Amino acid sequence: MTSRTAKTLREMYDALLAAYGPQGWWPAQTATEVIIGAILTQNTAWRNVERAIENLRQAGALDWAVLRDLPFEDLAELVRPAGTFNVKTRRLKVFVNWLWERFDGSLERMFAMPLYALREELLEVSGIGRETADAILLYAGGLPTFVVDAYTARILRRHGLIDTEAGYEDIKELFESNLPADTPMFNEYHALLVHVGKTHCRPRPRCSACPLERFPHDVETAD
DNA sequence: TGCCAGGCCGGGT
DNA sequence: ACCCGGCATGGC
Repeated sequence: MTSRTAKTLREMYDALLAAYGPQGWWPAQTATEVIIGAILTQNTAWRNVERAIENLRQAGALDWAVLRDLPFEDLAELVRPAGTFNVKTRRLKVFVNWLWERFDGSLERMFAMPLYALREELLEVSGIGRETADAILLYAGGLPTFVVDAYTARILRRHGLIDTEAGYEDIKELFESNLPADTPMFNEYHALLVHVGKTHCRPRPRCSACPLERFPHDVETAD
């Protein structure tokens, strides 16, 4: 029953892991930091997120109660280096208020929910889209959901595993229906895709020699 | 110097 | 159901 796609996805994972080794994601020390980083990194270079996280750390604001009580303008100043700081400050505020209303401020209670029920609820929170929700579930909650991002889509498209119309849920389904629901592997796979996406599979110039070179790839189509 | 970065929302068709 | 402008900093 192992389809060709399943075999390819597994082999791509093996190739990436062999080339780069474990990535040790998410680059954060606590679940709280993961969630904050997941919101701050939306359409933003991680380097800029690190500055904002460092600001928050210095201010003692990597803490939900502190974040909840911090005035909007003060929080926005700390978030500034991450870009779109008014938007992100609002999203952090919306999330923390929801966390209190829904789970009395407890991440432990939140993550005690069944995976897909929690995913649906997270998607109702303004500012939490699919990728952010999945990153929170996987990297902060340790729940086996696959995270898709722009790198993932581009890599799979170039290697002919999805077509240009494939949306987020299509791509997520491709992984989840062809691989075991294994949290450590989902964790590592996404991190490896981001790494190869940053270092080789660039928008332009076209991807250069990389660990996935032996897999059939399209070097002409846009993006 | 413009393009890009680990998206998402809201309004308009 | 799509499509698109807005959000904004910092690196290359």
